[in-house]
Amino acid sequence: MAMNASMARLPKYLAYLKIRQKQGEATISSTKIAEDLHLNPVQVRKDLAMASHAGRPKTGYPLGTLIDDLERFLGFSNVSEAFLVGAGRLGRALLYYDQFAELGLSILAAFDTDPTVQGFELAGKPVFPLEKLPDLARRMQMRIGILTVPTVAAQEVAELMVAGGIRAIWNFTSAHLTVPEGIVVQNESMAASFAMLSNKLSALLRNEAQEGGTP
Amino acid sequence: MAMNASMARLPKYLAYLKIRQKQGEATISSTKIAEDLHLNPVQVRKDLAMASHAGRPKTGYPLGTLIDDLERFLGFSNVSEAFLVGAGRLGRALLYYDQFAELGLSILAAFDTDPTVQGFELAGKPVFPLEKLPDLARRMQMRIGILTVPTVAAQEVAELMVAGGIRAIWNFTSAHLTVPEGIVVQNESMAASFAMLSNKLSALLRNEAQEGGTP
DNA sequence: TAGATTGTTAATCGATTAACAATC
DNA sequence: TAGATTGTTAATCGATTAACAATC
Repeated sequence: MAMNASMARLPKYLAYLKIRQKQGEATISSTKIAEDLHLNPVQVRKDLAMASHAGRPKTGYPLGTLIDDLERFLGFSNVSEAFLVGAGRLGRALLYYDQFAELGLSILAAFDTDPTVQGFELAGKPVFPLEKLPDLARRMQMRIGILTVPTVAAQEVAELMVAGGIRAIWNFTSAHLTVPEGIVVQNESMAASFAMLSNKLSALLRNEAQEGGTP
Repeated sequence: MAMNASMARLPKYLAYLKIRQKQGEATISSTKIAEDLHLNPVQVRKDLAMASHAGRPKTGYPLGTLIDDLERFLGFSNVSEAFLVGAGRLGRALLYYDQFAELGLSILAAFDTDPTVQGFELAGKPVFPLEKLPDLARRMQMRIGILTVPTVAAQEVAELMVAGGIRAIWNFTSAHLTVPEGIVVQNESMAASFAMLSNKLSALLRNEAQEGGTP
């Protein structure tokens, strides 16, 4: 229950709690967290209860224990390894993105069809020809694939990933992927996100125009 | 009702419909769309009804009209202009991202504190010193700001955006932003997205291990 | 003990799905 | 007319919030 929505909020709590800890706090209450993160305190307690039972009435949550519990629950301790396919601008931005380490994600190698990057390193990670993907993925038992190729190539590359035994595809393209049962696809859709942003913005501006018109 | 969730799906329909049109189709049914996009046909009809009333019993939707209606509804026709702050790797990837044009988003300029990029152009767009942001945003009546700075600078820059009259912040950092009433924040949280991906993946692997154990 | 805070059970809210009448 | 398909009304499902008992 509330599983997926809660799951998405946990990293936000974790980042926030680490800041509080750095500021020298030893405990924190759900009320305080809710206030700072603009959430409902009951929701905070329910979310945290998924990962930790360290909360104590009257005192709140001990910060150290809570952080440990969250990290363990999110699987940050046992690093997940991934291959990235598509070493274009976005792919490179992700290869160099140093906050992935904090999330427990480690990109081991990149793949691309462009011969001018093959054999070189980006952010200290080797770039291989795309053909090598299925074989290498299988031999290294890779489970996560990050997809940053042009939209037209997305489906084809996704199939190579699946052929290599990859089970979870983090899709940064705007392509709609068709994959077999038992494969997880996580879409990072800029189009969807921007549609929501412009929708919220135009609702806001429309409201204001209206209110301005009726004094 | 179903407003936000539907809104996020519309760009996906639009991309799909354009492909069907290119393939020479003239009409399409909600059943077919649902099948190809792995959705419920009733949901497809309800989503499309937000933007268009071109559907006809027996024949389905005329592709041309439906695409036009969706584009108009999503506001793709009247381009939204934006400023981008933080011309690092991610910022540059977005500056060069050519699919934004299709979404109706046009980034007019970038801002950065690094003097070595100031005065130059990236993807044909000028890079200004950060100090110029509030004044330029106000004079150009900019409404959308794209935030791709390091996490520690995020709050500070968000405040500059607000000071410049920007009303919608597309936040690509992992910072939790505190903004006044009447400002829209759209978070593009990698951490949240990755947490959901690894959660789904480990549920999947756990399930399989279990099923494998009980033959 | 009194007060603050957690965690749970029940109520509400919003989104998805099922059933079906309308219509081309 | 018969059949396919839309769009709407009602039912279900899942997530959020309110009320409150448990407890430090």
